[in-house]
Amino acid sequence: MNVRSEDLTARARIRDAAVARFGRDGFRAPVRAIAEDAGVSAALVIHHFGSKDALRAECDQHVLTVIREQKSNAIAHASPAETIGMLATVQEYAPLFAYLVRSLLDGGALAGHFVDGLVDDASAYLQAGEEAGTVRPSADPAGRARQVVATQVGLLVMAQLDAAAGHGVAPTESPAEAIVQLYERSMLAGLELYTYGLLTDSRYLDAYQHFRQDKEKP
Amino acid sequence: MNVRSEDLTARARIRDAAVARFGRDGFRAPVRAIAEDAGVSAALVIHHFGSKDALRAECDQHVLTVIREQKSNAIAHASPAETIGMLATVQEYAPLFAYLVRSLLDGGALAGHFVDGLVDDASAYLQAGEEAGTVRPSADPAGRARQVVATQVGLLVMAQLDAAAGHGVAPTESPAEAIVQLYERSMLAGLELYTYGLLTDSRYLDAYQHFRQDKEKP
DNA sequence: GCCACGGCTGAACGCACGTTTAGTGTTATG
DNA sequence: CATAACACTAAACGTGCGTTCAGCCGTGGC
Repeated sequence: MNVRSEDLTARARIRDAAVARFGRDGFRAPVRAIAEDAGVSAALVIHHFGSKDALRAECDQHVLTVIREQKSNAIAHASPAETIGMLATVQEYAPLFAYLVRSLLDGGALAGHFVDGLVDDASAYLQAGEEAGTVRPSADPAGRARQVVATQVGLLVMAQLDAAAGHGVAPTESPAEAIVQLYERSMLAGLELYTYGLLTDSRYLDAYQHFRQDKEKP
Repeated sequence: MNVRSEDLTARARIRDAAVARFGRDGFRAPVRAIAEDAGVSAALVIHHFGSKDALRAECDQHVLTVIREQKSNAIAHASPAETIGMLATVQEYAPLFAYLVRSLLDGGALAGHFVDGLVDDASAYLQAGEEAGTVRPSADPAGRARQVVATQVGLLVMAQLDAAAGHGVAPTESPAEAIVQLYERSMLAGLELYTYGLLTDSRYLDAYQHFRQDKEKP
């Protein structure tokens, strides 16, 4: 992504163009458009990858790999302040994220695995945090991990929505921008929520627990 | 939805079939399939609605209307226990939700408005809760509302994913079932999170607030 | 009885798009 | 120099699908 396009092989240029196009327009983007972006013919795309689906599979692989790398970088610096600081670098990888969101929305194979991976990671982090004393214990750790991941996923999707119909602050912002923006606009509230909670007492929680008990033994 | 299909006009039957199909297979579902579901010809679908897009617009309208009605029912009974109990009725409207999720995923016009509506509603509820003393005050009420809605959206999307690639508990569950299931599996953790928070202290929150300050005046 | 009309249909049209084909340089190999 | 191998292309093919066309019922009005 930080290499000039002329330096890349046609194959790589096509792959990058595909990631960008798919991320921006979704997977219905015509092969011909990707080809044009990469400065090649549509036939060459097929020649190199065999089919559009195969091209997409390779994009999946590529995106997953890069993001994994980036994530393992992130866990290296694990102090609160630095983890937060990492967000600034998100901007550079925004096209990858856009692609990822498309994949999520499309419900493709990548999406399922990726979300499962996120949930597993979240589980592990939360468990570690619990042991380190920074995270509260939970009656349902797996559910909590899903909950946390769901918020991430939801923010990504909402960012995509904002980008599609430009009813955000900036009219025709790029999907990439939208992701960064929405994160910035929700980060404070999110941390606040995770720090202090939302409710002042446990009435709702108690009510639900009673509801569950009644349901199991009526 | 609770009327037998023979009793409906062809127009309504087509609309219902379209909602169901679109919800299950996405908006790429062929008009011919919808027509077959409704027991009519493809040409009749166009005859009644003018185009596939117009049909979809009418589905949007229909779904939005029904869900709005249902939601205003829900706010009538506002005690914690009853609000929780309402969830049981979700099952009946699952096809509508499936359609809604598709719309979200597709990034259509409905999606944006719907999410905006959710955020507005959440804002209002949270504000009311705040005044009633059941909800904690926030430094960023709008951001918090988005955060809460993002979690809902994320859960819906994840449910859809689980339904698509049947790697859930039940192998080939319907999308509708998947939504209910995932909600059940995350409700306890969600309430716990909203009641007690996630973190044991405010280190992350403090770090972020410092980060923001540094960014504004470097 | 006849006519107009709206619900309804099967067949055909046309477009968008993935893929195939047949071929043209261009480069490495003997 | 001949030949094979490879990157690459323009044009054609085939298919899926939205939409249009031309016409068939069944019903209500005269």
